[in-house]
Amino acid sequence: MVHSEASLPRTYAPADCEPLVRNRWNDAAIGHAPLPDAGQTSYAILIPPPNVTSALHLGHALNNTLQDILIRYHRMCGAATLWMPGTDHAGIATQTVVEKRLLLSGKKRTDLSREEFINLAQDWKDEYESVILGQLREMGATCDWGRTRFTMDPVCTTAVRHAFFRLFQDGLIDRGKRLVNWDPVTQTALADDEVEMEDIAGHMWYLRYPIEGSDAYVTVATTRPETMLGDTAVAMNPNDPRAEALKGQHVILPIVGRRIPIIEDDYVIMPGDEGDPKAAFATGFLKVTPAHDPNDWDIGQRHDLEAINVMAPDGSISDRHGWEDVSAEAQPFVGMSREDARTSIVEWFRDQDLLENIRDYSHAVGHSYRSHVPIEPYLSDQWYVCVTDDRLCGEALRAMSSDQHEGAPPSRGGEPIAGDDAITFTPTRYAKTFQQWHENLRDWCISRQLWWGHRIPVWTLQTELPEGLSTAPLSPPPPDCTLPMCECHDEGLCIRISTEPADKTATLFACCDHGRPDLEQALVDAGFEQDPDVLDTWFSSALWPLSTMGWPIPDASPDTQGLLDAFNPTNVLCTAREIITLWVSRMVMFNRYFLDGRVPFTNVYIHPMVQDGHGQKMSKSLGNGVDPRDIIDSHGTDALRLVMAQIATSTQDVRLPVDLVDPYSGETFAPEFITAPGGHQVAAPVQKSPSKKGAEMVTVYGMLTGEEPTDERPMAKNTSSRFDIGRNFANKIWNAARFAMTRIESPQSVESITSLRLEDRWMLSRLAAATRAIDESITEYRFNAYAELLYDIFWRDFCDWYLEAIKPSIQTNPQQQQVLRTVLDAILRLLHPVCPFVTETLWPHVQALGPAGVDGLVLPASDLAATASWPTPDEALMDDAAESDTARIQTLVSEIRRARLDNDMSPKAECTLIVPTGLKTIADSAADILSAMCRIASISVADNERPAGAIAFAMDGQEVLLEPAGGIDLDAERTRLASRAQDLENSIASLEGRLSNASYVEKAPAHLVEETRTQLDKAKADLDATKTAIEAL
RNA sequence: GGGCGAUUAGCUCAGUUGGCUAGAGCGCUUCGUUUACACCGAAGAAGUCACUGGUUCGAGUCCAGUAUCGCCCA
Repeated sequence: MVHSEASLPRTYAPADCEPLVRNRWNDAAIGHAPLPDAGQTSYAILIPPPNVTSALHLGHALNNTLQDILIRYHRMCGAATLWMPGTDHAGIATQTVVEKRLLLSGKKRTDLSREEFINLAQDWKDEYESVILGQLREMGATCDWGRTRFTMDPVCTTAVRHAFFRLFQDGLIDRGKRLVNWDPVTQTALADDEVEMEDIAGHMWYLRYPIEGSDAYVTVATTRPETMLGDTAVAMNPNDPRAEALKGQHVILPIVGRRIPIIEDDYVIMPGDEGDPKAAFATGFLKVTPAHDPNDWDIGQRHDLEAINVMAPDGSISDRHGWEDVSAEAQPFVGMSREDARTSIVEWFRDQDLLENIRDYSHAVGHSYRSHVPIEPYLSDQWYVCVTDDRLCGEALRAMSSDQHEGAPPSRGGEPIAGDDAITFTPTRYAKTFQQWHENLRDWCISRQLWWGHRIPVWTLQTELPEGLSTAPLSPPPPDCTLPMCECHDEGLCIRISTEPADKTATLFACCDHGRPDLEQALVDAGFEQDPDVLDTWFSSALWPLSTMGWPIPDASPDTQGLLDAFNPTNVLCTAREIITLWVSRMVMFNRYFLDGRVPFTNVYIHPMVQDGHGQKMSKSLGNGVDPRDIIDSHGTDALRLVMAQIATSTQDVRLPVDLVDPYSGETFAPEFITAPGGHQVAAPVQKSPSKKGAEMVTVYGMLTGEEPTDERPMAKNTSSRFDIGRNFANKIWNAARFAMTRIESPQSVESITSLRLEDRWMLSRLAAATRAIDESITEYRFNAYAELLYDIFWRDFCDWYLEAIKPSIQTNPQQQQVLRTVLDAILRLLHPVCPFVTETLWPHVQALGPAGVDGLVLPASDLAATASWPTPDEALMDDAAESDTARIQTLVSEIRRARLDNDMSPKAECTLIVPTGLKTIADSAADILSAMCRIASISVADNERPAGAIAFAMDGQEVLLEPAGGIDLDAERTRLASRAQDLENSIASLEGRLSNASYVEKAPAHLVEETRTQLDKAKADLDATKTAIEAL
């Protein structure tokens, strides 16, 4: 496997090297986390489990690259590291994609049995789980693959069952009627993010409701007149001048004849209210229909109003789902579709002269993204977790670091417990998001009318109400209860009863703990039926820190044994903003609740979002997504990772302009953009080839809008030229190492650092400083700073300066070879977490050079870069004198180079450098560098005779001359010097201005004033020298 | 409606308790294939730090307001 340096190709070829490297990591099982030894620190990260709905995109690439950087860094630092991998079943999203696929064969979900459908979903999951895990491996993720979890696998299922059981038993699970987003066509509830808002050109209808006991009426404005059948109040703003007179009055609801109160609520917009566009359409009176509008529901809750549901699940008007006071007048409307009911009800109002007006009104209406019909806010029975309970919400607030919590969190009373004051957010501002979310928390609806997910472990039985039993909702059965199963006092069973005295019914709710099929069977035998709904996906995600580590029975499997104790709390959760409320919050609440206050992680790091070049979210429907695999193919994985680290800044979301790959030539080009109907900027469906005249191609957006790729018009992949930087970087590593290795022929151990040449001491000093800065940036999650530091230490310092500086001396200086050997080794280690593939590929070649290390920098040998120890250079390697001397030489070099270029001097022409006495020592010490870098053949000290045709520049306030073999271009030289003089004059003016300001001299710190004076003196001297040179021409 | 952020070179972005003659990469211009690398090297041009006020000896940085854009929550 290890071959000689000479055989390394000139260009780094990621596609050839990466699979080999992956195999080596795999064979060494570097991701596998053994339990930490005594005294060893542990470091753990839980992967935010990707949805199995689709392959990973660049957002995931960012998320996972950052995690892998942290994991690799801490592994190299010697911690026992665990990166727990896995995937999420993503209930509704997966069910939807599976249904879409099913529809291709002309079938609907309901044509299949529940079991058959779940099998199909399982197939989908298997397919995408393997794609996703494959992508993670391709990206170089060193997860603990042997412990890979899936949110619906048996281990996670056990946790879900037990958590639900505990919450149910502890009274933290509730059941009640609430509004859901209902799709009347597919007859399922939808999650909020599955409702698409569409602007509809509709109408505002103005309906008159007569006031009880008077001829007067109030006029309500509504966009949905058909819901008036379920009105239970009319609301007005308490600040409305008419409120006083109407307080306590009632109206008689037309058609129905229901007597409903006029209430006051400041939700109601007053007509003429400036700043709210709706005010222009408002009458000041709002019909309140709690069962059919979410805002009205809230008003209903505040005023204790009845919620009357007047619709069937298919959206038709119905008297069988909660509407009981159906009048004869109302009877004809029963059975109508909601659309017909709207027309008929408006007609009815017109006939009765109760229709005051109709105005055009466009507004946003939620539509089902599946059936595309307007969604219906629909009242139904749902399960809830009482997250507003202090045992959950309060604990989440108390978990926050006190530095980041504004004010004091709600008091628990008593002594603080483990996990209090434990969680820190980075960047800090997201602590506020977390706090505010919990301070305005609402109970969490966890039931979903789906087939794919964890089925709710509750079995119900409706029965006759026994004598004397009257209970609050979900009460425990009385001790002597004779209802079915109530006499069974098994600790794995928990029964709750709700009674409905009006109907003379009692409903039994029985919850079973995990691993009790016997009890489940007994319930079924007793006539109980399991709830058909499944749990919200986030319920299982919330348990991820617990379930992946085997809770509640960690000893059940060797994979999970000891994990909870060793790795929970984990160290950091890396995720995106919107996840704070959806996931972070719930993990904190559950982990604390089930583990005696312990938090699931002590740090939350929020990374930016990847957008396209127009600042739009990358999304499937815009065709602006980039597949990490495409970048890996075109640029290599290290390139992908470096750029991901670079863009992980703490302030901004990042724009990544999306380009196309020309299928004819493979070249990358910026596409033509058009504005899509939704107002988004998208790549035009068909693009012209930049390489082949007249040839065309289809974009991803084109495919979405019906353009079929053909042989004549192939498809163009998305890419981004942003990744070129990364590819170039990896190639530079490759070549620098290749070169360095040819120069390390017979390294000899270094006697003492002080005896080394300047460039060696300088390089070691830079390395020590860079390592320290890198440590700091990783600790602070400043990944972009880490990437920048790597760029500086490796490219600027090591390649541009050190490798060039040692070229003249390295072959005859065995100690310098050892320094090069050591520095190369250390830099590869620093690079490894970001660029693991190229560093691992080079590793065996570098290791073959013999042992690395100098005094103050120990680098033990290691088979793999991935398991090599992180460098810890001694502070003594920091050498200020070497740094400042080198800085002067660097200035000298660039002055000479500039002077040469400005004078059109031939690159090969040699010259003599004439320096003032004060610069002689340093110039001599750098003689071979000056010779190699800027063709200085000899160095002499200036005497009174100034050679004709010499080029001059100022340094340290003195004139330095460059005497070329041939003559110089006088005009060019004059221009150059004049421009330099101008710069200096500007600088002098600015510095003098500062010093002439009395308050500056008085109030600014003395060292700053002193520095300004020094700068001024230097600038003046430089100006004099420059002027002398101009005169000498 | 509430909250959070952004606005710095043609583009993408840094700029850590105020001390800056404002930086990097890409792109652009000029020069260069002296055996590590053209996926390279050298040099250069390029910015009213969104706007208006304020605090300060000093503001890209702090404060207030305005404009535009984005995200989250309702």
